[in-house]
Amino acid sequence: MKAQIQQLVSQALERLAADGALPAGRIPQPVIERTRDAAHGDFACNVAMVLAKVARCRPRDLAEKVVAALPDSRRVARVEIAGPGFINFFLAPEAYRELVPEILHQGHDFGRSRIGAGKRVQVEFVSANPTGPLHVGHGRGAAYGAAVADLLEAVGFEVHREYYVNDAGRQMDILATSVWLRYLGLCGETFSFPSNGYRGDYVLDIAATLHQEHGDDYRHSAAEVFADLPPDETPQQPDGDKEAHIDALIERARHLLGDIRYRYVFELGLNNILDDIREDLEEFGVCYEKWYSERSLVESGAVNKVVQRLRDSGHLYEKDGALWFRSTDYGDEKDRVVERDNGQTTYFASDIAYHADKLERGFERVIDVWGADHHGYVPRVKAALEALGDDPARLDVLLVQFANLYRQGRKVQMSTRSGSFVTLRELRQEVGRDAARFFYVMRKCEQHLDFDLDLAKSQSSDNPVYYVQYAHARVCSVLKQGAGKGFDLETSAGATNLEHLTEDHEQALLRTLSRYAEVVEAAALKEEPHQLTHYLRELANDFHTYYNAHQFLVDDRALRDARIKLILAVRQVLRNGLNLLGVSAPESM
RNA sequence: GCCCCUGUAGCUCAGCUGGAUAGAGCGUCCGCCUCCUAAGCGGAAGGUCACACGUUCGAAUCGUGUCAGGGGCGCCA
Repeated sequence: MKAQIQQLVSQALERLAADGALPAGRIPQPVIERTRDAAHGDFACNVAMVLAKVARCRPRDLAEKVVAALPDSRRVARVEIAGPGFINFFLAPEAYRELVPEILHQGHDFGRSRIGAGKRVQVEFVSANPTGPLHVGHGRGAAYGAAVADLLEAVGFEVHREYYVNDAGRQMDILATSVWLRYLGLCGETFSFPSNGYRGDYVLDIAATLHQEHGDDYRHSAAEVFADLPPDETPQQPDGDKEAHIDALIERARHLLGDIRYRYVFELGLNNILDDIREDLEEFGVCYEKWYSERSLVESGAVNKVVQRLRDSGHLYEKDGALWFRSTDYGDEKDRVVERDNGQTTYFASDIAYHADKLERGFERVIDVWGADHHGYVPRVKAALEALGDDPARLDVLLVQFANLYRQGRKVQMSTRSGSFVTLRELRQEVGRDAARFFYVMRKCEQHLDFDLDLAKSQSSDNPVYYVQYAHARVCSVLKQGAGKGFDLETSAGATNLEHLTEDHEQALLRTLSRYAEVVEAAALKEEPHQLTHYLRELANDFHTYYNAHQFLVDDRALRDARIKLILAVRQVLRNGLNLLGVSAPESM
């Protein structure tokens, strides 16, 4: 509808240009916006003020000319000039009414568009290290990334969702070693667990599986395992080096177990945790087209190849036995290591290879959803892409701020160290999937999120999720009631009877419904799902107000038909919107 | 020290590529079920848009600076 107004104004401007009232040449695309105040009509255009200068004409005078040049449209009831030179459009009631059959006809597809048609975009999100279960911080990235992906898909992009699995590298070795040590504990060995090891219960569970299935097969004596190791760093031994200690333990594990057995423990840990993450996300309604393994990148030689490319193009140099990438050439604040002095490529090297691969796969746009703590990482990845001759502008990194949980007005303390962190699974169990998905995307991603657990659980209008879902359930309930009363609820086809929708509440509802497609488009293109949550609340509010003010199941058949069609349209839009956010639309509550 | 984010009603936040009188929810106060779910609705009070300059027809929005809060800065991932 907005686009139609825009076209009318464009035509008027062309006419004026042809008549010489406007300088020929570049005529800007006029900006049409929704009015804030109904007294200003439905849409407003500020083009007269914008062009007043080049037209050498006062804004209001120019507005007169534009209005005079506007082609007729049956959708526009009247046009007014107001304020400093706004051109206000008042739509004909029928322009809104036509929306109802359109919504009912298009159903699930209503609000979708083809703006992104033909463009492929990749969205990588969550990508948490498989060294433990997802926590509430990952949850926000999951809900946000999934919503952005679904929104982009809704406006026509071909979306590819991906989870990058950091299954190579030192952290995974630490996990494997932690599992093995816990296993030794279960075998009856006694020793002090390394301070840098993973001490979560899930490690113990995996160790128990190993013990159950293989008994003492993987057992070595603690004395043998800990012989001649550099001392750990503990409160009792502040002089120790926890990094050196754990690295030595990893080496010892490899040595004592041998490649095959070590690999077995490693895989057991990885697979257990990855399966858990997959299941967790699936239950959260988050699915991927691909789980991309870092190890596959290392093993296929892609990492070495990309390092070689950088070396050949003169972007690398050696210092202190390590290989450095001169990222400062591209605006990074310092150079970065791609290969450590022990010959191992760094996580960063894998990441370069991964991002180069993304661009090679031909995505027009590549979106990374990262935790805000990674923001320092952005310049170096972009630098690497530029050094490789790719266009870094194709990569868009969206940084998601952390989420803080609140219970009874108090911040819930979370820390990995104390082991008291809240997992995503625990959160879902406490507040439910719908509330979690909705709450996570209520704020824009760069905003710190205060997640009120009590509110998310409350079954009242204070809780925006229940409020919106309740509107949906209420429509369903009305229909059930109608059937119970023996009303004929088969609605008429097309725009029949819709002229009976004359109440202010009905007009307001139609107006809100007409905004839906615009909201979806804006939320998608700006990567701001929170716009949709706000919209859904407004729509639900309009509906609840209408519900309280008017009876739908009236005796007048034509009026009843019109009202039922309207609330069916409301239900459809609520459903479509909730669906894009991964929130269910219950039939009853 | 450097970098990123944020400062709008008592609280939590919207405010679209600058636009008309600054918006919601919660909380507070006052009302509304003989009626399709009161898990709902209506009304009232509540603001120096952190502060100062600048850009222009016009600034909460853009620019610069100041102040305040949060986060990040490793041959870790």
